[in-house]
This record gives sequence, structure tokens and C-alpha cells, in this order.
Amino acid sequence: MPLSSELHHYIGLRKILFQIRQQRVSKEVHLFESVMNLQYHEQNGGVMLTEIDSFDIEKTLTCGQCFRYEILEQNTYYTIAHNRFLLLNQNETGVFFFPCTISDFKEIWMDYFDLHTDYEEIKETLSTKDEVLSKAISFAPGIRILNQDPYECTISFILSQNRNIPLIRSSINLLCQNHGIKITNHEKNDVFAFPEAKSLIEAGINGISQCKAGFRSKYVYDACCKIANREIELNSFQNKSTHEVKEELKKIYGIGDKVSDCILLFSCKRPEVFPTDVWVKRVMEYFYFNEKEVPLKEIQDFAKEKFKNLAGFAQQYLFYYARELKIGK
DNA sequence: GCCCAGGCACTCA
DNA sequence: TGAGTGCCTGGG
Repeated sequence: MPLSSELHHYIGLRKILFQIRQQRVSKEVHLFESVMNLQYHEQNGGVMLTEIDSFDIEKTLTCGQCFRYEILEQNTYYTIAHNRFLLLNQNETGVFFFPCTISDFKEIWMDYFDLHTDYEEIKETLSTKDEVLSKAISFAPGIRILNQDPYECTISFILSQNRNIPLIRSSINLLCQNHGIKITNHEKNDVFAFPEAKSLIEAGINGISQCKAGFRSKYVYDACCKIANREIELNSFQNKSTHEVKEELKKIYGIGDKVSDCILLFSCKRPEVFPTDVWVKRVMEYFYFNEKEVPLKEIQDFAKEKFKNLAGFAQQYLFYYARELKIGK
């Protein structure tokens, strides 16, 4: 899709949002079929999603599963995914995607935001399992698990080790600015795609290190080499079992259980995994083990037994709950 | 100046 | 197999 910088200008978006709020929208709206209770139509160069359950864009973007987003004002964000720049506005009418055509929406964003999945049913099933989860879900009922690009997700979670979200985002932004291709501009700032593996190989460990990646630079470099020379075949993941994909990912220097679980959950549609970081460990110990320290494996076995193939969703609700309430700190 | 943050690899017992 | 330790870096 050709991207006009003028279209992307924030002022332009604000005018459109204002019109939408005032209900002075174009009458030429085309309703499309309802999928999973979805109702959406093309409007003012974007797509308005009017009927949707369980979709809170703020919580979905900021809950720690992705790192390329910015808050522009309350309820208005932008994100960059699959080499696309997307503005999102959530209001009482629904969620507005801009710039976006119906085909972009159907081919890219429906899958990215996991709009085919029935979260009402997932929440219902999990809530009946126990009271803790029921509370965690009611704390952030609009979280959705994104379907991210496996390569970008791999590099991003390698960079997440031993760091908090602002630092991870800072490194990733530098990586994109220094080694990614410009895809558009926003408010006079250039917007870059996530750098390809071959660009990071060219940058070398030194170039990666300049993006404040620290000791993780050699891990990122190793991942790029193994992906570029097809020692790790990301495209083959869909045909492999979760265990096989995990073993494959762990061949990369610097990827262990936690990072591979995040990649599986956030980019390979494997909701049965239960990534257990310090926050999840804390919240599990706090609620299910009488605040006692428990080995990681015990927590994971417990979660798999209790939450079964919805463990990944449970993890995301619990993680957000723990972090916001600072449980165990 | 010190401690800690969404881990991992490595060493050693 | 599990415990202990070093690692970049920036914010509190």
C-alpha cells in the first residue's frame, strides 16, 4: 500500500477522529460479514471495528508481549508490526484502525490482534477454574494475545533478558532506527521496519551492541546467523510440535525456557505454554503456594495441570495482575 | 554508589 | 541436577 506522509500526519488523524466522535461520518459505509461477533466497515481511510468483545488496545499493547508502540494521547496509540505503521483509537463506538483498508484489516490485523479467537469463551472457562484467575481476568478483561512475526519476536525477547519494558523498547527502537528500512514518517519522524537478519549480521556484534543490547548482542547475532542460513527454519514451525519448536529455538545461543516460551506464545499460536518470569513466579507463589518459594518446574507443572491448553492466556492475565498490583514486591 | 530489572550460560559440587 | 555467579545498562 503506498503510504502518503500527509495521510499519516497526526493532525489529519485527529480531524478524522473528531468527525467520528461527532458522528459526521461518510454515509458510504459497507458492512461486512460478522465473524466472531465482529462488525467492521471502511471509513475515512481506515477501518472502524464496531462490534468486538474483549479488546482493550491499551492493555493489549502495554501488557509486555510487544514492544513497538507509542501512546499518543488517551485511547490513541500507534504500533508497528509486519512492516506496517498503524494508528489505533478506541472510543465508545469501537476501535478505529488507520490507515487501513478492508483487505489490510482482513489479511493482517485480524490475525495480528487475534480477532478470530473467542476470548469470552476462554475467560468463561478460566474463571470457573478458580477465584484468583477470575479476579485477574476482571482486572484486565480486554487483553488479547497478539500473533507477532516469529523473527521479530525472537530478537525482541532475546533483548528482554534482565531488563524492564522501557529499556527493552529503547534497545529495539535503536535497532530499528540504525538498521531497519524506513517505512513511513509520523509527525516528521521517520518510522522504521524491524531490521532483517541480514542487516543485523552486516551490523555485526559491535553494531548491535551500539543499540545498548549489552551482553545480549552476541545472542542476537547468533540468532540472526542461524535464521539467515536456515539452520533454524521459522517457516517450518507451524508443522512441528510445541516441544520440537522449543528445542529448535533453544539451539540459539542465549535462548532458554523462558524466552522460547514467550516466542511460542506470542508468535507461534501455542497457548498451552506458560512463560514463567519473575512476576509470574511471584504471583503463582503468592496465590497458590502460601507465599513460599517454589522451584520453577513445580510452578509450570502446576499451571499446565490446572490451566491445560489455556495456560498461555492465564499467564497473561496473571502477569498483568501481578505487575499492576506489584504482588510479591 | 548501590541495587534491581520479564534470563541465560557457565562452573562446580 | 541444582545452586551460585557474571553479565550491559539505566532508573530509582
